[in-house]
Amino acid sequence: MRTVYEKADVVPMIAEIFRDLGYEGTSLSRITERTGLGKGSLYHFFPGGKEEMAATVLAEVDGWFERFVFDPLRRDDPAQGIATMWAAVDDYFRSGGRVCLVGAFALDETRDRFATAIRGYFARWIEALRDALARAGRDPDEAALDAEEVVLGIQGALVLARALGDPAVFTRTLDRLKRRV
Amino acid sequence: MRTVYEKADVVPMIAEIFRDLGYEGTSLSRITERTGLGKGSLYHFFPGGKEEMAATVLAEVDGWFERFVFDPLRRDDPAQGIATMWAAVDDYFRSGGRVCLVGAFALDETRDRFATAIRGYFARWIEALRDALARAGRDPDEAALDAEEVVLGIQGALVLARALGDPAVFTRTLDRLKRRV
DNA sequence: ATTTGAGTTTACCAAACGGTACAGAAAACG
DNA sequence: CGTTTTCTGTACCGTTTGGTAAACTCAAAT
Repeated sequence: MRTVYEKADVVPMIAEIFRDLGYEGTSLSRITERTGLGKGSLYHFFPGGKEEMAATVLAEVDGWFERFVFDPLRRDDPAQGIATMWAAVDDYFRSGGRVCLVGAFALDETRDRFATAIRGYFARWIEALRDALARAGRDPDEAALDAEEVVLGIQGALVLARALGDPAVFTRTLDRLKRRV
Repeated sequence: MRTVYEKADVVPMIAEIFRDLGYEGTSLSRITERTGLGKGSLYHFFPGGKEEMAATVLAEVDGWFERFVFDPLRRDDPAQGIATMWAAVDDYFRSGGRVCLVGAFALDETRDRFATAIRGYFARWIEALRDALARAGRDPDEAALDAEEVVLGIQGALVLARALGDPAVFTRTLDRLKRRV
């Protein structure tokens, strides 16, 4: 039997594996068994191997947030952009049942490999939110601190929710941050 | 040449490696080269191999926090216990230059292996802080939420500080949390 | 009908993985 | 002193790692 895939279908599958297992924990054999693609296909799509797979996945996550979070924050009117962000974030992280790939990569030495992508993701998020808050009338200095607090709070909530095995920590934190800004 | 170590000396070294590289990223050869201990010595101290090394390290971290953070929170008068916590946390995480081993383990599949240790660490921290806040006169429900916010804020700050390569995020967050409780 | 080329399968490779076995060196202890 | 216990160095084991090579399949374009 022969099944044919397209790259667009396979990237989200690989993303989920990296999210679950981390960069080092993700082996080609794990990818093979969970996607059904043999090494040949994998290396056809990603000639650069594992590192290119991770970079592609990172770029896709970044693209998703750029489209559904950062851009609305920049383009829409502040209140609506921020409302869009809350919904998108809650949806993306499955209300605390899913972890942040970028955050996970940031913690171990994987960070060095993808430093600029990781830094860019968080920097653009904070910046977009900070500007939206400022446009909504918040004092600029306060807006910067609040934006940082929100992004960091989301990451912390994901860590804690996962550690305690209790996704409610995430939704509770999202509500609290929502009320605060 | 022959150099002799004691287990007590070697655990912190291994802890630092796990912190840097994560569980999967830490290989025996890396441990060997960074500690100077051969496999023979390693398996003499930790017959259970890599998993026992990680478990031991996790227990040591837990013990440190139990001693210098959780216990003061429980025994000292609330205000002083909390003050001790801020100092210990800032010190332990090198003002944002170091990452939380337990938090890092919580994110990937390593969590499953050490689930109870990881959950216990965070649960006891939150509980001790919550009770201290309650004893200080804070409304019990508020105290519970604040305790959660503090622990999660610290974890998020570590993630963000590392992601941005900017430890100041951590100290700034610590100050903000300090002011809030 | 033939060519083409993206996508797949299978078999391989050297290196590194976690782990084991064991002989010997150094302390500890009688 | 001699013996026992603790610790270390080295060689080895089977398995898995990331990666390569090349033969193959099959739909679409010519």
